[in-house]
Amino acid sequence: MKETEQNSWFSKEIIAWYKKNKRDLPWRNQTNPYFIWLSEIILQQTQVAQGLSYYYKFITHYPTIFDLAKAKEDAVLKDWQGLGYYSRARNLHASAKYVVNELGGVFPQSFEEIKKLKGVGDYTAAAIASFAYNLPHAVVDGNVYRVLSRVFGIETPIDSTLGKKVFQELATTLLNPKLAAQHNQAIMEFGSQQCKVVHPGCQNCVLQNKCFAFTNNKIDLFPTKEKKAKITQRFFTYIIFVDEEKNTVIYKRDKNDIWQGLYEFFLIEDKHLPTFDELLNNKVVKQNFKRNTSIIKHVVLKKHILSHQHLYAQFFIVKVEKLNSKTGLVVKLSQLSNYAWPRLIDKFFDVCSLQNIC
DNA sequence: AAAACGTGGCG
DNA sequence: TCGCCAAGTTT
Repeated sequence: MKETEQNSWFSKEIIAWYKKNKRDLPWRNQTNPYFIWLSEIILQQTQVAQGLSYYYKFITHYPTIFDLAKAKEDAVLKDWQGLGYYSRARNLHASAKYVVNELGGVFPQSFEEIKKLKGVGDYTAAAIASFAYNLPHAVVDGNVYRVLSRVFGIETPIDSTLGKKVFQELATTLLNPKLAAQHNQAIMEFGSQQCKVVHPGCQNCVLQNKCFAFTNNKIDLFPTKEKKAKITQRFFTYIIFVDEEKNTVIYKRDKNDIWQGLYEFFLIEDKHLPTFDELLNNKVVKQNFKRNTSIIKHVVLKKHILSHQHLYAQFFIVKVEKLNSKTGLVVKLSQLSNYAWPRLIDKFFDVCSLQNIC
């Protein structure tokens, strides 16, 4: 009984706050599961401001799940270019095909069935189930971790197995099952707009008196984490071979590595960035051009930062009589913009217009 | 089950 | 410049 009372004050407060303060976002105020799914995938580890234009692009290019299922994976990746975590795009596309081909185009309607979609985990399944069908599944995302850890003073690390369990259980207890959609939207919006990571609005917060972190002056101590990412350094030397016809060779990344599914140029990875002379002694390079090959241009990019890697990259543009295209794809320089590139290479395009210099 | 997967913004 | 973080999932 006591627990029920506690649940209801929490849910009531945040829903009331939500009604007054919610942002008008395009995936809200509608219950099309396809649109909701799309928005949730885009917003994984991604802020609204960064994902918004991609959402508009996708609902325009792929107005229905059938359109997405019909598309080529390369086209989907091209549309995803720049947003990062590209497995999201590949899984989104694969799942669209699965829904259309295996489920007759009917979007799954239970938490368990929704979670069978690739790229949909506990959070996303709960979000879709509640937003589209008002099913009573509590969402736990970064916002929820922050709000709950602060309000209830929970020190369990949010990146631990125990933490995930503890917060999921608390979130489920707090959920008002009859207002699942509104409650879930409310707690996340409250986390992102009021109970912010830095400079939270504690002064005018409706939960001020009941918030453990605020009343104990420990706002900055919640939530807690135990792990920190390990960073590896990598050195990429790209060689852009260009023939007389202004063709070059590109390669699709398919290994179990970063940027899977995106394209790149001929890559030499080493423990450092070699000079061009050092490069000429490289066995792989020797097969591809002669000693008298001249550099058209050499570009060194500044450090490119990924979540677990620091990339140092340089590009050599060289003219060759004949392209070695055994494992790659020969394309016109003018067609490069049709392919999906990692941000790193897109930055190279920003500083170097290949068409103009070759 | 720990580690990897992108990118951009902010202090 | 650097570290942290963002509507997480996968292996």
